[in-house]
Amino acid sequence: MSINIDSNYQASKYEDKIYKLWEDCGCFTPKIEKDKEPFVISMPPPNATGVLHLGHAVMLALEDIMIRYNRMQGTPSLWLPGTDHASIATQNKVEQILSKEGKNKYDLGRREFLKEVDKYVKNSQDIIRNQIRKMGASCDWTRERFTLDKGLTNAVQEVFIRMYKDGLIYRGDRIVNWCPRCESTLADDEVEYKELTEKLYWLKYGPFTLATTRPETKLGDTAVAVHPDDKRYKDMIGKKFMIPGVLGDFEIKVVGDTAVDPEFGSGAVKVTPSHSFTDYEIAKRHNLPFKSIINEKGQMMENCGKYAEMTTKECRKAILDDMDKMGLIENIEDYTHNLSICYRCGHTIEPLISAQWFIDVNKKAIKDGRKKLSIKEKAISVIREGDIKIIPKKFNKIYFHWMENLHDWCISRQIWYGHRIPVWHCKDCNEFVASKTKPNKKCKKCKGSKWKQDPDTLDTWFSSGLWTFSTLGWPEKTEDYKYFHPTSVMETGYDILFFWVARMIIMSTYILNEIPFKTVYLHGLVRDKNGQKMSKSKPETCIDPLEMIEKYGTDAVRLSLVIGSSPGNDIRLYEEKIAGYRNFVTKIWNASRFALMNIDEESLDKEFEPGMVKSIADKWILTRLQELIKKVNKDLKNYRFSDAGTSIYEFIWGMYCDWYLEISKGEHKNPAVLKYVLENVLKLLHPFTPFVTEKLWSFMKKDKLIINSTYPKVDKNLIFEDEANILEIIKEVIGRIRSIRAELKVEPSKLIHAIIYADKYVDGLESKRETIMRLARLESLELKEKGPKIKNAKVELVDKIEIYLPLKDMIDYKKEKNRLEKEYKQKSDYIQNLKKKLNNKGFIDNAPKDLIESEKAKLECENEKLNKLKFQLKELEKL
RNA sequence: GGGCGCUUAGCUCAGUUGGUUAGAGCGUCUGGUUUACACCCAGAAGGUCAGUGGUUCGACUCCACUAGCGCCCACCA
Repeated sequence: MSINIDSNYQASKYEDKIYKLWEDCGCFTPKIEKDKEPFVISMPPPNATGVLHLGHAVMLALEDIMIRYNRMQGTPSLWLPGTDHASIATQNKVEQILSKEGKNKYDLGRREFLKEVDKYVKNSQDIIRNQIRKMGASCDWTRERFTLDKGLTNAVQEVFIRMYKDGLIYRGDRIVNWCPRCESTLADDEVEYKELTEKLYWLKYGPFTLATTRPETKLGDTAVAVHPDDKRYKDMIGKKFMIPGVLGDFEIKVVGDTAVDPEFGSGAVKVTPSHSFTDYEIAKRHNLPFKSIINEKGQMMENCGKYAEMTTKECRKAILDDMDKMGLIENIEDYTHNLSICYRCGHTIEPLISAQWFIDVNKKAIKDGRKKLSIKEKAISVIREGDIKIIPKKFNKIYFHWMENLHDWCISRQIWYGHRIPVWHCKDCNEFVASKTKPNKKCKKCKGSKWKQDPDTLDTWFSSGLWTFSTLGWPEKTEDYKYFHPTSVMETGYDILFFWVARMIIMSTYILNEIPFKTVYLHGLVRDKNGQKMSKSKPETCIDPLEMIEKYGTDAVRLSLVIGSSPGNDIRLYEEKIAGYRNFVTKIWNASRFALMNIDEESLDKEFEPGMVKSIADKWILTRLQELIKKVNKDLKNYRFSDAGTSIYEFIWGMYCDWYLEISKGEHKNPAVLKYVLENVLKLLHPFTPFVTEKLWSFMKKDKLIINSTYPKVDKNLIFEDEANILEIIKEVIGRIRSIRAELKVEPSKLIHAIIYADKYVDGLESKRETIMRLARLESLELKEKGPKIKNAKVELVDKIEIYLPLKDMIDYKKEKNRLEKEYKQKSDYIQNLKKKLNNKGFIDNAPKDLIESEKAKLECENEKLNKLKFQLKELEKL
């Protein structure tokens, strides 16, 4: 057909238009077809804060591949997008913006502050939506959700109240991780650790000398702990001592506890039950008094005398001065340890005792046959029993370990932004009830009727734990929920396996008695070329996906993130890699351009049928295509996206372009096959590179979009093994001649003579005479079954085929002799190995039959080649 | 301290249940305006598969140990 297509595909020129076309046609929204099992992915909701980063890009690329593949198989496929309110992260972002204007959240008050957050979030969500579109994600926007939506909020309240009524949620005074900057609790796994070199202070402590990094906590000490078997202190266990301190003497008790390491420091530890997790546990075991001295702003409390209102840091300095004056400091040394910090703002964590809401992870609350399981036991069993499969498997162990060691989950946060805890406190007596709305009844205890809602909000992971079902309308029994849950695949980064994936499993199995998804696919972190984490603090290491999309096109960015990466392993990305896949996209573009130029209008409209297959080249490419279709389908079903992509890449570039299209340039054009292969290749590729394939599809004048077409299936009528093999031989022959030409430095423009004794392949080669002559650049070709050995010619062997190139003048005899001898040596070594193998009784007895046969065939073939080499060498000697 | 993983060509990585004369892309070298594509074409060089030992007829692949690198969990004051 006459065609007017640019010679370079300019992605940015088409992508937005194509996306709009898809979105407008409604194909992202699946139809509920009750006789078919749907394919469902809940998109991991990006935080409603910043911008799209490469982690999102990987997630979107992989999930879009799965969704498009399943959709093209006729499966109702739902990909539900949304955003997460990300309480602490978002609140911090807005606080930062306010602080630039010299304001803080208290200046605005809760209500006004939340209005600011909403404004910020709305804007941020718009940005994210557009970025998701830029990646080509074919998700169902009509079902988009936000964790703070009305429906999702209702789900959150419903779950809270049910868990509360089941006694799974309780309120208690417990030691918690407290971030004084965020002024909120954090869950155990929201604490990070940073290695830091500080000081270790050796203090005189009554009858003891002991080492501490936190001298300021001495004000909250109520005991000294030693190892129960430590001879040095054995006699002191159970006794009480008065300890001189900066605020006067105070009493401590000595306890024996195995948590103490006698090797560390002096073997004696001061115990501050209210501000250390270990000490809290020791105090619980020994019934020690608790004395809180640090408040929620990280300041010393009123009971700290002159130190009151100092921050812990200020207090440390002051108290050390005072201790020094009292002669209580014996020694100071450098000490490297891990400091706990907040994962959201990096501030030092202060453990302190506070009244918070917790989920009891050990209460036997789920019926499982006759037994009752705790939520963590249930969450372990669904993986162990294989109800949920994690890819790659290695994460099973990590998951089990984490789950087995899970402590009660602190779910209350002192953050303004989020789901308010649905609990109401009686203003008169502090009694409380769980309710979605303000209770209209009187307090059971004091008959008061004034209620105040709990000021705290819920951990953001509480709501995201419900994501797979809250987004489908639960607790209403909606059609969506009934049809689409459990979802099929949860695809996300391994870094949020605990934060999110584990929580979804807990929530879903408990609330619905149903798994949230059948398969978990975990991708790795995107790193730079040196394997470094890309961080905002080092902008030179950061690659901005949007900038790359602008420069190289979305399809290239997607390929660079998918090909060459495997589940659970980190992905190294660098610009050259993206450029490489851009080159591939251009290659596809040009291959299609060429094919289209050679397909007449009539052929374009005609349906393909096997009768249109003509030459052995046709049969070869069709055979390889069927193999490709088989492999790609298998790989995609097995989540081997990289393998599938690589196979398609190799087929298009290495087979279709380098050989089939090149052969087509001669006398062998077959528009029907050109079209058929192109069509199938575009379909195979579509999940990976949706934009360029859709654009090229449009040139083929189809009535349907490629996104709605059917994914290729193997057609057994189009497999022609014998002919395909002949073409492989022809490729080999051409390759050898080209190789000799290059080696002998025959000018590319010079045509040469060739004599080929092709044995049983003579007819096959004859049928491709024109191709061989053109691609090997021959001016004459003598093709026979057999013939006399030819002297003074360069000889090459392919299978049983002898190729003679009379290039006497160009042969460097010395070099040629070396080359032949080297090859002879190599060949005879190889033959020796084969013989050894075949003479080995163990091999003959144990190896599979077909392997033995193929090794025998190899030996025969190699022997024949060796003989021919011997002849060549002899001929050479004569000259 | 506990656990997990990685180590294959100069670089980035494939190599699915053990059977290939160990592959790709980038880079390098040689040569090219060949009816789409220089974001291209043709050809070439380059690896004792980290080391040692074991299992096996056969090990890049399985096991053990060693070395180097990385990650996760715990958190000892």
